Amino acid sequence: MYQIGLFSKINFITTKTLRHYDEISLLKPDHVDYLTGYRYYTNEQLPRLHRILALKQLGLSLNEIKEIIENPLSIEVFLKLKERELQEEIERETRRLTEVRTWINHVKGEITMSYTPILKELPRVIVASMRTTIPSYDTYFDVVPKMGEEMGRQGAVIEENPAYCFTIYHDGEYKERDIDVEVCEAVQKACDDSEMVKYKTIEKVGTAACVLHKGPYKTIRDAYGFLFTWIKENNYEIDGNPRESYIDGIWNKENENDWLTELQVPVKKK
Amino acid sequence: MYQIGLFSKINFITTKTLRHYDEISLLKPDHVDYLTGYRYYTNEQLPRLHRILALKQLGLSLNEIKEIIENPLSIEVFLKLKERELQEEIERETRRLTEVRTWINHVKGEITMSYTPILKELPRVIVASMRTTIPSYDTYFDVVPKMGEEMGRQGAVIEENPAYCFTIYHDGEYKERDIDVEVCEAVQKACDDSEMVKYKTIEKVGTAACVLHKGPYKTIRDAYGFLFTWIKENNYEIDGNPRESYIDGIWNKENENDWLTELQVPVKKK
DNA sequence: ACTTGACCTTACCCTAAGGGTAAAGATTTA
DNA sequence: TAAATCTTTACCCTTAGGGTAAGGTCAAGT
Repeated sequence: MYQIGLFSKINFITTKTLRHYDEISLLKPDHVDYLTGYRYYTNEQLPRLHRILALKQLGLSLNEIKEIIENPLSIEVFLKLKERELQEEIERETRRLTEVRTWINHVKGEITMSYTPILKELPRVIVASMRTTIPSYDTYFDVVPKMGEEMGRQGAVIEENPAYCFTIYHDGEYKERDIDVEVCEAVQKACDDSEMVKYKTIEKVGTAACVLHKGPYKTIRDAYGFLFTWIKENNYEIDGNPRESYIDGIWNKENENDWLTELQVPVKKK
Repeated sequence: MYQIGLFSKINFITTKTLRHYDEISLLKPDHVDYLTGYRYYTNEQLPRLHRILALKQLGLSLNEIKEIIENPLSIEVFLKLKERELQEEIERETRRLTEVRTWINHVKGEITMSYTPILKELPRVIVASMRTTIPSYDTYFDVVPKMGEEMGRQGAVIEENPAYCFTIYHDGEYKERDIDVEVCEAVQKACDDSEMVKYKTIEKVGTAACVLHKGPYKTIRDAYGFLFTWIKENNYEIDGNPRESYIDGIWNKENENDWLTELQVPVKKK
């Protein structure tokens, strides 16, 4: 017959823990004095407590442990589940470790890292699309207004919640001239195609590595360079054509230092 | 100027999260309508939010992220810290995975696993110790009473909070006869040594693998077998002499099926 | 018998990062 | 003008206990 303090010393756990286990009916004292409320434990509790502690070391939750003890046949299910969880967790953490080390390398040189890559999903979207080859980057914004006019004639309604206007680069490599681009603008529903502007659904991309570029387009190559390096260093591989999403630009910000563009590169784990 | 819902859609995070970040001053809206309380966000918030999301992907806490943003120079410290944390976490989880797989193998055959090994620390303790060679296990309990008498003569006070009575097996291998054992009993303080009973401090053991054995001593070899196998399978190695701690026995339980003994084997990671 | 100190009780608040819900107010659309 | 959608604050919930306070209990010493 031990009081709670002694029983806790024997087992190297706190009284708080024992009270908690009592409360959730995981381990009840042998008997509770009905006058004083004192909890009394005996050696009879030891096997059950040992089992609890052993299962806890495996990382199972107290609820899972309770179910296992109540229904010992279920243990295999829970263990298999835990095995999968642990595998996934280890993989996640390993990947994170790689990412952290990349960051450490990058911040070592400069004071701060200029770009901060994040992974996200790109949703399925219906777009008006105009694929064309432009002679050089300078002429890019010449073709956009024409596309807008054509869409107006077709009766397209631009999606605004949220707006998503971007270009897809179809060249596998970096090119300075004769660039194969596809200008896309999210719309609420597809209209009839014309020679110039066609409508289609772009499927969602499970994972894309993205950076936000602030400033004029002429420095955007730095962002690309950074992002491609990052992808390689973190054991991803490119899994689709890069996109450039236009957030702020000439249409709403005068100062080109305020422009915002997001680069999105579909990737998958190597 | 986006309302919270639209801004949340743009960034694929919930409004709840945005409100939370507002509350903890991690990301304040561009401006809040002072009449309606509506939060309004602009593209100006995007770079900061991107940074937050990127750092969150590394597993940093919101508090850490806040400190990093407020004091960019501190980032290297936090990253180094996180690197260590991740390494340790991965090691822990890997070890757990091994343990879980051992369990899966063990429960596959039998309905339940008869023994449940746990790891724990064995504390530093002052003991009365009698080292002797006994011809066989049967004669073990003959020598114990003599030790008790001698301790009484020496004025030793047995520690009861908690009591800890155990034997240490000094043979490196399993033996049936002429066993080199050391009988130990925790005492409150050391007395003068006699020929038979000596006093000493046993240092703490950082990690010991332990199982609880219920029943008579003649079946205790099963427990040893199980425990040694478990130690090997989980990449530990034995790092000290095994102990047998007596919890319930002939002195307080008539039925030998109720006896309780804990086996404790000091181990270290391989 | 009384006091002291050690031990025990319940009750309440706290953790991290939001999720869920309800009641009420704001804005937009029909 | 009414309905539908959006937003607000406020409250409770999640894990596995930790910390503290106010008050009751117990054994030892005086």
